[in-house]
Amino acid sequence: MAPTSDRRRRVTITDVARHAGVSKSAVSKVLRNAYGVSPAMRERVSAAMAELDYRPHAAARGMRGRTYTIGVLLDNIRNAFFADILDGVNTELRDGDYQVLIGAAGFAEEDQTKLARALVDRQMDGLILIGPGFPRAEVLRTAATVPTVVIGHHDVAEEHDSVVDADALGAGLVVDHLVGLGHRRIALTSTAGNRGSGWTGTPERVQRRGYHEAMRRHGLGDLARVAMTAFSEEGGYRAGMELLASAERPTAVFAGADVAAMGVFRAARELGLRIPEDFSLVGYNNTAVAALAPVRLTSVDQAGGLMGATAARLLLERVEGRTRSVLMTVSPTLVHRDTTGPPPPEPAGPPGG
Amino acid sequence: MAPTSDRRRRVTITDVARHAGVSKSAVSKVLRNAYGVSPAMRERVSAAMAELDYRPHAAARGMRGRTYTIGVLLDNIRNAFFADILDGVNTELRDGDYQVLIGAAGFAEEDQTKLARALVDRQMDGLILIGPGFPRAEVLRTAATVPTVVIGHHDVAEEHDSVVDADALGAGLVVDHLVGLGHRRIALTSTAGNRGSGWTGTPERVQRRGYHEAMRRHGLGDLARVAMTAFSEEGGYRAGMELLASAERPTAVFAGADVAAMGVFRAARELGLRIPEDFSLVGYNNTAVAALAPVRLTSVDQAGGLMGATAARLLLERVEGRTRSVLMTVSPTLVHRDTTGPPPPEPAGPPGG
DNA sequence: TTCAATTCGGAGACCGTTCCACGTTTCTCG
DNA sequence: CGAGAAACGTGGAACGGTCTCCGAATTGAA
Repeated sequence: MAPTSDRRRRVTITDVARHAGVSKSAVSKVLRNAYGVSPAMRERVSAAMAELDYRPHAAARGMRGRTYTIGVLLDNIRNAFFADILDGVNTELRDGDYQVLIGAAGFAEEDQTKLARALVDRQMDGLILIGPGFPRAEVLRTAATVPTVVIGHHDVAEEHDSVVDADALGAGLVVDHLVGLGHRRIALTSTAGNRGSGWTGTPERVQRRGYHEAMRRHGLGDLARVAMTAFSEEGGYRAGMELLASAERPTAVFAGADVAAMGVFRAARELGLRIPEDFSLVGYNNTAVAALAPVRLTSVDQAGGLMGATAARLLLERVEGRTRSVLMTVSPTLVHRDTTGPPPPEPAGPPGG
Repeated sequence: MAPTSDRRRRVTITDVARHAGVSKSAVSKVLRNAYGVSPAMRERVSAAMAELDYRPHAAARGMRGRTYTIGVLLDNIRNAFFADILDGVNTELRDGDYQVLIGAAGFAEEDQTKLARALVDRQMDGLILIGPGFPRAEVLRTAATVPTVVIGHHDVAEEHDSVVDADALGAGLVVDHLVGLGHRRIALTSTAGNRGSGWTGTPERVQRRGYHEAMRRHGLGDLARVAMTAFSEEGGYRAGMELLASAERPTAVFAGADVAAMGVFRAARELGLRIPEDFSLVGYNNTAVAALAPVRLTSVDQAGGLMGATAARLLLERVEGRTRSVLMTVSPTLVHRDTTGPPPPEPAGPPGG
């Protein structure tokens, strides 16, 4: 009648050992397929494990060995780009014994720090940090404790591996595309990114740099214009209002993230502007929404799956003992859909020129 | 020089005990704020913990007590509705000591089973299963081992608590809304849902039941029509093509999930049909995409956040010892946006009538 | 045949916590 | 004032694995 008395006791390694008539050391060896087990022994033990439906207790294993668990830290699962990354991670790890557990910390620095520590405390064998927004120093400290791969930030360090998108190049692709269509007043939506401290190579910053370089390259350096708001629907809306309602309205808006582009859509709707007739719109990340029929957003694909798979592979190598750090860069490509076209004709040519 | 020699040893409870000059039992008591500690002792120990920057090792705790970790199992994080649920779970659990870890298993029955077991093996204190797609028997077995809350399925059991949306009612809201606009030929997009075995109350099934009831209630039982495809963009597309290209084209399509509605959008586009001029479209779940400016999909809101928060609360109660099972039902509401309107005029009135 | 090398299996310490049992103080109250 | 109860602190046995020896048995070489 006691509340938990009916919770059956787990089958332990000792049960298996007894059932097979061997020592638990032997069972442990079979489990980890370690050296020093005869085929016959392996056979007996395996049979016993199957018969008792034995599953090793991860926490107990973790006390001396591995937990066979990889932790992924991200801010918000709503970001569809992360889903692509996770798919990559999962495919890479599916066949191994490793399990992937995700922690969604939100954007607050303290919450992310707390989660990172929680993952370490739970004995993760390795950590994948996607665009971490907590102080770099804390990340380095973590990475010194647990094998770690950082996705997104361009800052490299001995302590961890890095997987990044060539964001400067990606921004260049967008500007090239728009200039090719005849645009000159091309504005960018970016974010100050309250990304903890110590990060100098956040994706958004590198993207911004790439944008400015590309504009200069085309001789449009003076027309460059950036609206800084959050990478969110609301942020995109505010940026859109700011840019599109201004006197010198840009003919093209490059939203630094697809979500932000959605907000620009709303701003355009409110201002009675059509896309791409009145202005062109480009996103970034080629999120699933971008491809949806009612959206059809031109965007930049970052091969999230590849990034995730790479991160997973690098992480396993680290777990296995590699110590020198590695930087992997993947190349973005532009996906042309329906939100970009030639700029509208100048309403009334300004005198001169 | 050894690869891992520089990974600093963790501060353990013994270190804290030594540093504070007390026994580790005492430290443990302070940690769990258990009974039998004097304020002075609490003070000393807390100071020592702070000084050494001590963090308890969750895996070790799990061996005898709790791990303070809640596991959430879901199929795919791409489903934005899950994000709402998770937000609810997180807000509810944020202030406690509990951490939420998410496992994304994919749709395959074996993968989900494997993940569920992995979560149990990792000593989760409690489990939240969101629309589990593995056999009910396995879920019940799991629930007998670990406190569990199932979200979505209407099948109740002594072993676990349940949080569901009143899906039949939700479907009724949609039909009422459409009939109110003048529609009669209202089709439903649903899914066979290869949801493991043993589940008789999957959300989609209950929704279907509600749809049929509502149609009958309005005297439209004979006009009811259901296209069975997957709840995905592609599935929605196929259902859309099937329904919209048929002779007796429905004037309204009720997509059983917002994702599917996106596919219907694509089908409509391909067939040259305008929404809502040529036919009305309603989704379900009121996912974030539904609200996006380029979409503006009429949908049914399920209060995912509330569901998540409720699930978390129920789970904690179970962890604390409650044994009788509980069913919580939340009520859906219709969110009217731009994809529904009056039906188009009959092209050429059929003779008679 | 002898002795070293190799292979196999087992004993038992250890990982970092919880928690039970028990001893010592300090209250409470007749 | 004394006895019983409550409060407080400690030692040490778990928990379920891993992993480092160690010894016995087998094999190979001389």
